[in-house]
Amino acid sequence: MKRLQLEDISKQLGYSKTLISMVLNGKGDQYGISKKTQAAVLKAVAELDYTPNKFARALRTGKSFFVGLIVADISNPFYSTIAKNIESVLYENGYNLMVCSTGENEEHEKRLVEMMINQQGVDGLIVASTFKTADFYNNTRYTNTPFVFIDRVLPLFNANYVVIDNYGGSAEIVNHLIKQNCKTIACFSITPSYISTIEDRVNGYKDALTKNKLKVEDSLMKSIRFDRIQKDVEDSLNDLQKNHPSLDAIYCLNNNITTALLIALRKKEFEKLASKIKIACFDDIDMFNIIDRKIISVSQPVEDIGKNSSLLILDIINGKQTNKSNVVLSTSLIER
Amino acid sequence: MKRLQLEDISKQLGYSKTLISMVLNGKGDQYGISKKTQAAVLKAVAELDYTPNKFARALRTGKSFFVGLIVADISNPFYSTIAKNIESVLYENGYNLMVCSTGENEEHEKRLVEMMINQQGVDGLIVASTFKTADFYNNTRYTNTPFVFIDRVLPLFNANYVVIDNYGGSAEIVNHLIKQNCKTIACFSITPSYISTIEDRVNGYKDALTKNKLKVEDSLMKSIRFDRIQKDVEDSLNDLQKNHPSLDAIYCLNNNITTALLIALRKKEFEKLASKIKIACFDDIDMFNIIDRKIISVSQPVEDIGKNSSLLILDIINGKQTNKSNVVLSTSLIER
DNA sequence: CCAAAAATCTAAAACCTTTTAAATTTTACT
DNA sequence: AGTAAAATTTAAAAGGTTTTAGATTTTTGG
Repeated sequence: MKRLQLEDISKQLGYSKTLISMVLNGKGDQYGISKKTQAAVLKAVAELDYTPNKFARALRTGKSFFVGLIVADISNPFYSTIAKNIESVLYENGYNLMVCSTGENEEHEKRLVEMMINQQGVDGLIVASTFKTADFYNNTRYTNTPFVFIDRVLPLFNANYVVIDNYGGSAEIVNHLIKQNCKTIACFSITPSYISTIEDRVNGYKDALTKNKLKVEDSLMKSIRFDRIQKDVEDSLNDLQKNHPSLDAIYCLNNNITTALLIALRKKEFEKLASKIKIACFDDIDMFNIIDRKIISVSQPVEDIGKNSSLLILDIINGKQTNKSNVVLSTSLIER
Repeated sequence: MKRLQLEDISKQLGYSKTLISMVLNGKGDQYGISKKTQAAVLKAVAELDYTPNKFARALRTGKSFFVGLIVADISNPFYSTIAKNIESVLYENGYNLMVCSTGENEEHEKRLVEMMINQQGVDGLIVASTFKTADFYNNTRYTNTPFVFIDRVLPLFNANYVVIDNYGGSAEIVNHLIKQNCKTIACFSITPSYISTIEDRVNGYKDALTKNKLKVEDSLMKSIRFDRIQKDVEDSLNDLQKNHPSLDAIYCLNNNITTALLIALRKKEFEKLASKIKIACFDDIDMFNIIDRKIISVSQPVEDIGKNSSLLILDIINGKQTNKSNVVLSTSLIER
């Protein structure tokens, strides 16, 4: 069955393609098409179930009604929840979402950005960048493509951001631990740690200690390699057990580390340690409601990242937002 | 900066647009373009960093190089893992993925299918359908759009499927429970239960009992409403505690129910019950490795659903697969 | 060196919209 | 009724590729 096109409607109705196109694009009044004609056109189009060819339209207008989303890993619940919320906002506004994962690989991110803009012609791009610096985005020739960066901030790069208050949330949870009488609080961070979210959380931890007159000790700060999480966590525990008998809390900067920590603490060798420490985690996951151990956590407004960033990119695409916008969303502490 | 187009390359090189287009599409040999010329064209194009306008190409060829994926909820790890794997296969093959969620809403699914085909011009569609029957897909006018259905089977509908052996996996885990000397095994199912995956799991449960000469008792089969999981699980537990003192295992048909069950079992009122039953779950999630209780589970080859379905849809799109294909992936039992 | 065959290459049409510039019809006024 | 102005409507161009049908150039063989 051949697809209906403007010409078919035109013949059927006796109006020109031009007129029909105008009415369909809501420009009937603007071009002075009489109300009666407009109604007739809309009725016929609805009856015949005609929809304009997307490619012809995009070719002519240069607009694809697609927004790209680039994240490290779309199977990560954090990002897939963001994706879901972005998608639903876009859909309500007649746009569609195209998602790609970089696998935390800079080269891959580059290729994806170029591919999306060049070959797919997205109208805008939402990115949780893996880059350490903004060089690529500074030098890109796609300066007229709307960009919104989420989750991670690129240092010294003036752009549109929708991020979480990692520093504040981190400081808050550490403060809470201190109020609960914790004095020796270890911090399990992740390597590579140049990603802004991690940096900010580390700083929140340090500053909270300092403000509460506790010393920041390097030997309490453990860096866990992202591809050796379990091993590094256990090594760190061994070290802490030996050198910090007064240890009373471990603060993990993400949920993967926390998971590994929980697994490790079930081993016999850490039995004693396990019973005397509190565990805190930046990021709240469902599992914390099920396990026996009480985990203190910081919950991130994940949905809001999606909603805010998609609304922002639409505004930019439609020229409603011209200067750079910085949205910082607050976290909330979950005591258990 | 204006985008380069075929004409610019043509002028620059002194070859016609036709020739350049042919070479770029790998049809140089087919049309008898000399090797030397082909090399020159490719070199120039690479240097000038030209990429064809996607919309013009799509308009002319009718191919968008987009595949649509429709699932109930993209923020569900099960689906987002599938999405990730689909995406990476597609990307390797020059295609892109467009994802949408239906929220388990049939009307929404209809609209999304029509939108993707009609307005977005996807070349193929992968769907985990929410529909109870295949009526919509039987009557759709998009019969020439390649479709692959994943995860859920529509009854009596001859189509391309990539699904999991829900029946077999379910029977296997129940068999295992029986071998472990369980005699009174409750089954927590989910409502609405017309979704094929659930039906199949229920049947696997029943048949395993029967084959092992155990009676299938309705009072042991509890239906949990998907929007009241926690309450229904607890009500069911109360009922079982009262009427089935010999209860020694509970088999949950998905991980949400298991999670609710674990939460419930922490309550005082179920303390005794908790200590004497084994728990089994269809679907293996990370959490099971962390909690103290040993959960027996069936692990689904989630990645393979994504890989298989995307390879299949590419084959169909490219005419390499003409008759309907049914892929049934095996599960594996995880004893703990 | 010439005609025919083979090897290369290209002009123009087609894909289907949207938009510009202009044509046609209607209304208003003398 | 006749003209100017206003209200509607439309023809044609533009957007950038791929493909068809045909043109041009080169090679081959006598």
